Amino acid sequence: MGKLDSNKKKKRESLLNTSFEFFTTKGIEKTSISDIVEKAGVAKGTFYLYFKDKYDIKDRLIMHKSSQLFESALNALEKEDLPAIEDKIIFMLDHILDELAKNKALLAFIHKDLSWGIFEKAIENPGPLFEDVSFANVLESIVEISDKELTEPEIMLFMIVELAGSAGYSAIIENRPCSLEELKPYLHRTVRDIVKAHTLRH
Amino acid sequence: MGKLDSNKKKKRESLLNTSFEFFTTKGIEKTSISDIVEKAGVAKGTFYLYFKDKYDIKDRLIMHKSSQLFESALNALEKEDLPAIEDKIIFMLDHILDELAKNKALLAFIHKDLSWGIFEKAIENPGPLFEDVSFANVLESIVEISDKELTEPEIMLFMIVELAGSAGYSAIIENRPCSLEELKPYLHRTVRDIVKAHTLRH
Amino acid sequence: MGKLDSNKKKKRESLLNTSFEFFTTKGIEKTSISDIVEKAGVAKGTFYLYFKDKYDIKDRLIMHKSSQLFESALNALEKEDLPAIEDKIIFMLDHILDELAKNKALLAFIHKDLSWGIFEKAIENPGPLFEDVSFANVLESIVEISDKELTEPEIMLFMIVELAGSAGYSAIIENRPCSLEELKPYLHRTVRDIVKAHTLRH
Amino acid sequence: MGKLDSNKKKKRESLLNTSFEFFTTKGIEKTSISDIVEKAGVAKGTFYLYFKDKYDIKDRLIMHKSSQLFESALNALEKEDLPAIEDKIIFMLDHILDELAKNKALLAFIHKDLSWGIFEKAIENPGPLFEDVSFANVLESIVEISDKELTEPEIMLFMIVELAGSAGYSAIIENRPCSLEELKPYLHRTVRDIVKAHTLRH
DNA sequence: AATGAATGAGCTTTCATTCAT
DNA sequence: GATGAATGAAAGCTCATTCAT
Repeated sequence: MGKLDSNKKKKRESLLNTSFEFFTTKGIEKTSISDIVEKAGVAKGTFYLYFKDKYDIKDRLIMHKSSQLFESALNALEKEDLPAIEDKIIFMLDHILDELAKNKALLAFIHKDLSWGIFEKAIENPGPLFEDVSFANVLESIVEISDKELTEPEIMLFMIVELAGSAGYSAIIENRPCSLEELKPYLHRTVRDIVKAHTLRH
Repeated sequence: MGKLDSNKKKKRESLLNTSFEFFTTKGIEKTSISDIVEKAGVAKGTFYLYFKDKYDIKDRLIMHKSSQLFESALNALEKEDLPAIEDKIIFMLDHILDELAKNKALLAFIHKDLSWGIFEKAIENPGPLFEDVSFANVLESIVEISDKELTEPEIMLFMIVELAGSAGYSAIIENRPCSLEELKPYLHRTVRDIVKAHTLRH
Repeated sequence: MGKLDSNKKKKRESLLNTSFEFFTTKGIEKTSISDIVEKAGVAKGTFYLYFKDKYDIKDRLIMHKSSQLFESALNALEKEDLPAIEDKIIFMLDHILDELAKNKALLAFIHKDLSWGIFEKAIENPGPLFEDVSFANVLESIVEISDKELTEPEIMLFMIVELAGSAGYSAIIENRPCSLEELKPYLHRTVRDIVKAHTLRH
Repeated sequence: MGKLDSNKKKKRESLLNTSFEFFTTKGIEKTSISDIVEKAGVAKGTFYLYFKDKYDIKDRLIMHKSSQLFESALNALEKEDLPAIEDKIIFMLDHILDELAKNKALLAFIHKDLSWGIFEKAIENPGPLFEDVSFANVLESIVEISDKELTEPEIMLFMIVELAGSAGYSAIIENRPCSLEELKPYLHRTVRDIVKAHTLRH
């Protein structure tokens, strides 16, 4: 890689990092391009060499950060020895929620878009926008690791993701109706119920 | 009520209605005070006599519209003869989701704030901001109508609200991962499981 | 007229005058809204209360200045005793060209649009954009003052306007191929020929 | 010519052609250097190796395209057998106007500068700016082909060019006050009158 | 109480030009 | 000669907010 290329990558990353910082602290609407480029130490025009607009950078960040979360959870799962699918899911769930509890700004940022939609969008629309994302793999992996035959595994996962995302957000950000740790047992129980409802008798 | 007072109320309501129309069609960020006052037929300065800013009006609208949904569902429930608490909740759930499916703009508008948080905020913070809201009553009513003794009814309701709000939004707005009607059976099953998990043995 | 109304009119006129000054000295493309408002002594937003954009103000100025020229020529004509239509037209022609020779900046400004098109546009499109323009009257007057029956008076006037506008511009602004005074006899001769060609035998 | 030189010429011509295409479709002001170099397939910096700026390229294009028109008309004239100067001029006039009617974008582009000025500029200022232009020849040719002795042939041609250019533009582009074909007889008649007025008695 | 003209900071975006490679 | 990433001034325009009437 030439000096120029590495410089380009540095600029791009500087813009991404700076944007993320502002988006998670001030919010996207209140963050201006001026804010970003000033802090990133590049000229205004440079921003437009790399990104279409604020929302372009937002989309890329959300995809990037979300896929990181799932991949990290999958990686951690591999080191565990959990045979049952419900235990695997609960492990990943806890892993992701713990990550988010440690990084509330990230949670606030991705929450509105961290839902089932993001899976499907990423699967339907692979390509330049989501070049660094392997959601398709993530979904596939989850189905693959199952030790049981499942009916409608997609709807099952969908419900778990929506419940956990939404309830987790409230617990972590607002401590409502209780802390994350107090909530977990109830979440786990519900996840088990959902998986059970989708398991075929053998 | 004098003629003047009624005139004032008219102006206020005109501003609220016009704002709601713009918020649900253009979105809050893209709606300007100018848009609102022009359509509402009042002067710009007048806006500031009634509301602090755009977000003030937004908060009032969300509370108002949400409480309407729950009250309407409770009213409908009274006409039914459903003894079991889980059937009552499922009835209300369907009633609200059906309403939202008929009014997607409303769903898009309240979605991000229609969660457990809104209940608690309304309960903790009665007073001028939410003068027309009776969420406290709504919550109380739901607990009261139970035919069983429940452990942690708040957490139970919380999980149902988060799951249904989040999953319902995806199904209604994006048809993901399936239509609302296709999703309902799975939601119902999960609601029953959640209620069961919170029911004390007799 | 209230103090406020008179203030509004003053602002509007200040913007028109300042724009005209910049347009005729720097050209339209090189004149920015910032230039205009700064010199006019109003805030940037104020510009947009009165005009849509730079080109809105340009159109109004061209119509206004052009109609002034024709009206002034017609007024001067009334004080003369010229029976023949060709003499009347030549008188107006000279009057307008002399005005423009005295005000080259004005000529440079209106030249590209001072052609037959402006007559027709003004006639077809009366109303708010051209509220202060009476081109319809001007055209009517020219036809009315004829002492002869004319075939295709519109085409006749069209050719005179195009020839005189185009040739006059070159002579006045660039002194090419000769001075205006040297050109006049040739123009007059051609105008007479054109009128003759459009006169029916009696 | 070496391979390198030919490569240079190719780049230059690619820039000229691309500019012309954009100028005639988007207009000069709305065409950016970026547009040009991107379509022409050269780097931005390269533009400045060949041309000073946008307006440099514009001037060259107008001269080039205008002289092409006149040369093509002269060539066509040579194949005709028209003894009288007025017939020759009318033939050329129609030839040029027909060309422009077929290529309105070209007309719109050169119109504002296609006037007497261009002749004189080209004659006064031969050299690098107009290296490919032979306007001096064109003018000379027109005078030479006359079968009569003319007074002030320059002013005569000047008036014809200005009238035809201005009136033709309006007829072709705006169909005002009539179509080109309807206008032609009147133009012809006026050209004959102008030539007659400049013809010495024999 | 109600108005709406005026403000001006601030926004996004463009683009001619430079210069290290 | 050729490149194209980087620049940053400057453009057009919006809009929440104020305040004299």
